[in-house]
Amino acid sequence: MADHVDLVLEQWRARRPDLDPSPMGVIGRMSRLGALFDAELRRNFGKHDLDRASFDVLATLRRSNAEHSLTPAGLMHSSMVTSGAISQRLDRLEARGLVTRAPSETDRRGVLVTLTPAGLELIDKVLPTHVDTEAQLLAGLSADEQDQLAGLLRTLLESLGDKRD
Amino acid sequence: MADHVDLVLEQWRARRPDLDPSPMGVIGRMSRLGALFDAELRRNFGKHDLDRASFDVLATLRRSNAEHSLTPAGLMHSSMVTSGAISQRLDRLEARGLVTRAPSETDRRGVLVTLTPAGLELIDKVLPTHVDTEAQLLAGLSADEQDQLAGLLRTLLESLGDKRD
DNA sequence: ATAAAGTATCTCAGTGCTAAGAAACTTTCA
DNA sequence: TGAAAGTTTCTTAGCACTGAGATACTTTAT
Repeated sequence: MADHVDLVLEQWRARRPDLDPSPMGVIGRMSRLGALFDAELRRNFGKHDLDRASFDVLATLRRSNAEHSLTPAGLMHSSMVTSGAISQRLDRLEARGLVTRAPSETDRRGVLVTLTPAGLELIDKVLPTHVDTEAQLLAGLSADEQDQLAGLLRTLLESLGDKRD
Repeated sequence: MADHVDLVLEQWRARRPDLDPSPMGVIGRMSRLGALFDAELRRNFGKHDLDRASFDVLATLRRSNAEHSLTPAGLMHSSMVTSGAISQRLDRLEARGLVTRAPSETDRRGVLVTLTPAGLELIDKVLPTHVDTEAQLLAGLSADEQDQLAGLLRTLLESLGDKRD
């Protein structure tokens, strides 16, 4: 049993036997899986006239609270992209009538982004197909293995300072 | 013990109790780790006047064979980007004198990309710092846990059809 | 031998991101 | 209170990628 990364590791051991390439066994595989996941998830988004960025915003609003609203800063933290990227994502979503921007009532610098009925309808339609696609992508692992994997990834995230907020 | 994704999962269970969000526990964490890894690796590349794309090409050539040469198609398969991206990466690397492009001797459509001495020197200088950075990023897991993680990721890659070539 | 299909590489317009910085507002603290 | 520091959002230039398609060559099939 060997995947592409096993070949890469072998090559490194042959060319640079002085280096221990084993970290690549983890990070290289995660990067490769990330690309494969992304391609498959994008295929599903495309069916619904969405892209990863728009889905990300709509889904974050959908789960955030009963009003489906959040500030751009909140969206930014959740998405791990810059404030400029969020501004542009919101421009696109607003133009499509999927979210609204309203001035914050407590901070005059602030903005409150809210899902419109059309935005809510769209994300609620796409969500089940999205979770389903993800489940398919993980189907090569048993439920136990998936839990194990999630646990290791959580440990790693915590060690890197990933917090609940 | 809880990371950001645990919060996300809780939110989904509250807003959409009809969906089983557990696949997100794996895929969401991988995506988040990918972003964190990327940022840290980029920081290291930056110290050596490199970016991820250039490092990727130079490293692939470095490990491929004793001549440090490969076709654009070979680089493309290894990198999981389109042919257009490879062309542009090679343009940049060629302009910096780190690789050369020569016509293939067996196929007149083909091109052979080779590391120049300057390219070899640069990648050999950066490589140890790169592996070191990766090792640091994984330091939150024991050696055993890292092996376990690599194994689960390999199983997943194989289930998705990732091959040795 | 020739046509059709396939492969290798490149070009380029469009896209979404980052980084830097501007503008408006709020908080801190001397 | 007033100045400085911090926060929130937006703007924009520059960058690397994708997707579509062009070009040139090779392989396959008739």
